[in-house]
Amino acid sequence: MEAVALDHTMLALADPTRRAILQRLGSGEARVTELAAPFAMSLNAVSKHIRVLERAELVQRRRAGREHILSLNPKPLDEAAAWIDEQRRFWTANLDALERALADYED
Amino acid sequence: MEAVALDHTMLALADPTRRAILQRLGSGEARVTELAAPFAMSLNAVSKHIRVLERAELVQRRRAGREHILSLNPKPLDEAAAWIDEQRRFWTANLDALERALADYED
DNA sequence: TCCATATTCAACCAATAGGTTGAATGAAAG
DNA sequence: CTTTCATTCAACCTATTGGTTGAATATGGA
Repeated sequence: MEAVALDHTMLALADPTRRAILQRLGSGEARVTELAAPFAMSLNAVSKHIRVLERAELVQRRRAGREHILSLNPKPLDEAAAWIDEQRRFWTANLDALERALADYED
Repeated sequence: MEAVALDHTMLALADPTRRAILQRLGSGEARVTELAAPFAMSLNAVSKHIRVLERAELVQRRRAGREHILSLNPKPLDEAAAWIDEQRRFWTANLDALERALADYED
C-alpha cells in the first residue's frame, strides 16, 4: 500500500465518529442524513467526516437525485490490516530468533 | 479496546515516520538517536514522534544512564488489528446475508 | 411556481500536529 | 571540573482537524 494511502486510512480510523460510520455502513449503504442521525453534532460536521473517509477511499459516494448514498469500500481496511499483520509477523519472527539464541546460549 | 486508546493507536500509525520507527523497533530496542538517524528531520522532531507512540503505548521507554532505550509493545497493534478484523467479519457476514437474499429472490 | 428537503460550500474558531531553533538537564568521560 | 553526549523542555510557526453557523445549490413534491 502506498504510504500516503496508509496515512489517510489510519487517520480516518483515528476518530470514533468515523469508526462508527464505517460500522454502520457495514450493514448496508446509507444517506448522509441517516449516517448523521445518531451523532450529537451538526450535519455539516458529519459531512466533513464523510469526506475524510472518502479521501481514504474507505467510503464511496453515489448520487441518487438529491440524495448521496454512501457505501463501504473494504479494500483500504484490508490493506491497513495487512500492514499491521506484517509488522506482527516480522516482530514475532525476531522474537523467535532471540529465543533460539538464548536457548543456544543456555546450552 | 477503549475508544480513546484506538484513537491514539490509529493516529500514531497515521504517519510514515512513526510507522518506520515501529518497523525498526520490530528488530530490537534502540536509543532515541539511533531511531532518529535515518530521518531527514531534527532529533527533536523524532523525539516528539516517539512521544506520540508512547501515548498510544506502542512503545515503551527504559532509561539507562543518559540513554533512553525504546522497545516495541505489540498489544495496541493487536487491538487495532482486532478492531479491523471485527469490522471485516461483520461486513462480510452482511454481504453473505445479502447474497442469500438475492439467491432466494432469484428462485 | 413555490416550498421543503438533502447536501455542500464558505468562513470562522479553537485545539492539535508536525516541524523548527535554542536553552536546560543530566550522565559520562577527559 | 569542564566538556561532551543524550535527551527533553519551551517557545514559536504553519497546516490540519474537528467543530460551528449561515448561505448556496439542486432536486422533489404540492
